[in-house]
Amino acid sequence: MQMTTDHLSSTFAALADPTRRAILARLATGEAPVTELAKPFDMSMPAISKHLKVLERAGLIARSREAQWRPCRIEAGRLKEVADWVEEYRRFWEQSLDRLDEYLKELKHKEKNHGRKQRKP
Amino acid sequence: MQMTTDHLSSTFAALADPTRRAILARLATGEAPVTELAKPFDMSMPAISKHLKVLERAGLIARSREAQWRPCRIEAGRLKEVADWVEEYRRFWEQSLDRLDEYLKELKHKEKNHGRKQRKP
DNA sequence: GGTATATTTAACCCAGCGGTTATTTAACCG
DNA sequence: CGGTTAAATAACCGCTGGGTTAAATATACC
Repeated sequence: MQMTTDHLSSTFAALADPTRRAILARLATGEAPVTELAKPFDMSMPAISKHLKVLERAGLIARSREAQWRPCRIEAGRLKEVADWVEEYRRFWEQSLDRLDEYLKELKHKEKNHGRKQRKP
Repeated sequence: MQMTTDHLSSTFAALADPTRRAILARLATGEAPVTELAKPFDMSMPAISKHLKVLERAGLIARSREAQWRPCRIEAGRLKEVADWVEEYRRFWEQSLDRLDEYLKELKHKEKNHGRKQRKP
């Protein structure tokens, strides 16, 4: 089976824009043509068109053709690559939460004794 | 509890660079000072320094001070935000895999009958 | 203080991004 | 055919990003 080629840079770059993430969020509710995707944004059509091209080149969406409309839909593969990538770091945030948990317990314990406020050194 | 402020744009932007992802990968094995982080790369120190600043401003790493060294470590919070974000789309790739599964079954079934190769239209 | 090491800052360069307006292409409708 | 709608392309603009080299800063060591 083929090693997932490294698309991560273009994927992350595509996801780094709030307009594009909003478009993806909209597409999560179903296919939509360009004009409909454009509606929520105070932005010219060419701008939207460019965003869609970025998403398409990143492999995050696919476009088909229906008469004069170009319905877009989410393409899942690259999103999974992101999920797989970030999964490698899961232990870090779980470990942090563990530490937070410990800290809270410790804090609670100390509170019983006295609530002295800490000062700057 | 506070809604996770939207750091996603800066986080994704920071992750869109392979050098920075490599630095994170290195830091996943433990803290390291700048010069050590720089070693694998054919790149000037200021370039690395800039990458670290991007990661820091994105909240992906934290830097402390030990004598003239500035050891860096991974900061997990933003990575979790990425994981949470992408999790919202999980159904898409799982659904795709379901469809792939169906397709493979169907293909296997057809193979039994005849293996005609498809031609360009 | 003087020097060596680690790291950051400054100043600069060029490519690419995100937006614009104006124009062009494609498809439907009558 | 002509007119309308949907979408993409072209050409342009200002800003940022990622790199460089050279200089500045911070800290240890003698």
